[in-house]
Amino acid sequence: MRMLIARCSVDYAGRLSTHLPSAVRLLLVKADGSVLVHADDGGYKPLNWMSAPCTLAEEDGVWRVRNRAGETMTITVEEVLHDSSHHLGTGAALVKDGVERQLQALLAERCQVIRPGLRLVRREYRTDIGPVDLLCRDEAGAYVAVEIKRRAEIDGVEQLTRYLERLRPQLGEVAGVLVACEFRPQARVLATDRGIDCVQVDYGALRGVESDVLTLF
Amino acid sequence: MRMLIARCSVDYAGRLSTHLPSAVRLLLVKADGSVLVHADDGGYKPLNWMSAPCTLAEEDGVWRVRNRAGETMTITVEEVLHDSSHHLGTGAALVKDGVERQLQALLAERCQVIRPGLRLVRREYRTDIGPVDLLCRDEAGAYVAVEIKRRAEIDGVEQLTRYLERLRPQLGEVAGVLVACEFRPQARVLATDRGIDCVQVDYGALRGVESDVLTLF
DNA sequence: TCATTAATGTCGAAT
DNA sequence: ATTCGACGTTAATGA
Repeated sequence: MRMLIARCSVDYAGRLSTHLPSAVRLLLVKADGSVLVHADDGGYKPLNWMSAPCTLAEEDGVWRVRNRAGETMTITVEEVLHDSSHHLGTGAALVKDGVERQLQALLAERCQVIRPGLRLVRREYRTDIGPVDLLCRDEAGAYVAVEIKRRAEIDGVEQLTRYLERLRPQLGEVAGVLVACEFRPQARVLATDRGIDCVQVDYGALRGVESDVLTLF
Repeated sequence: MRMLIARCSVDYAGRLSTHLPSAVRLLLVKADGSVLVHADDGGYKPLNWMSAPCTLAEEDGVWRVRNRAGETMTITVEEVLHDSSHHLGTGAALVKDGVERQLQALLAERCQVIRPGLRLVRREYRTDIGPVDLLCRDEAGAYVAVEIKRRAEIDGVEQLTRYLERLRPQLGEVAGVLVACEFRPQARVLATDRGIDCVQVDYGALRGVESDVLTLF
């Protein structure tokens, strides 16, 4: 990891073109070759960057960074205020918990939470445009397609709508249920408009009721 | 801008929970208070971060970073290998060229590029669910709604479909055209399925033909 | 403040 | 290598 504090300007040419006027910035060169140009504010996104794999050629204070796609970032270094390198090594990876996948697994095991009497037919039920999260049947035997999101937005409604379009010719009448921890207003409106049921669930509670549900059902 | 190279572990609790095992990492504290934890590889995204506005409390080698939403990042610093601070000041902003907005401006002036004989009725034509990029009329006087994307994905097709649904009761028959520099296969398939025309354009060429088109038409 | 939409989105998994 | 969908998406913009 090389860290520079330097007065520099940056030009990027690739998917679009950008110009960053000269100012004092932080330049980071990571061990994998990636280069980041950071300002002293503005969140975690650099002003400019090039991700690995890429090549860096340094000549007369001009850094030319290029990737395989032919995108280039040119850094013109005018003044170096700090320059140091440190060996970091490779540490263990980040461990995450609580993503949509887990929500799907929890609901697959306990689809009664979505609607009483619901039974799972298949998780990740295939259609020609992608898998439906859960395909279930209700007490009367009618099919119910379930789309699961952490946050239900308009996209989720569209996605489920497309699945229903594909499933109905094959399976006959299929009801749609959108399940999420959080609903955007427009998503709820559009879903209701299309006869899709919205069910809000709580992730923490869902994990908590595990034992209860398994005892009850 | 404060830069630390330190052996540390990080725990984040917010929209999800993460744990980053102890290793040597780069810690950045920006002037606006945001904190970034970077590894020596892995693109521009930090392993963990907290964006401004947030507060940082440092005590006995434990950093507690918290934002308004109540999300927390706890950094346990075990060993400091480098610690320096630098004043960067505020430089001029990044200037971009080639984003969707500019594409829209170019196509508004030269909608013959989309389809010969097309005339612009209005840019950003309002509907109750948002503005259509371009509303045009063809040689026969029929309406054509144009949605512009740098990259056409399935979302763009859905977006244009919703606009057409709203426009048709008001304007009568309206054709749909999706214009983009790049098309994802699924977007093309879905668009075709719905009778929406796909037109690919080149941003560079579009700027280049400026004089030609203005002379010809 | 909330909701919507673009992004050099990035990232990972499946094909 | 491409395509697809999730993301602590982030970030900007308009109501």
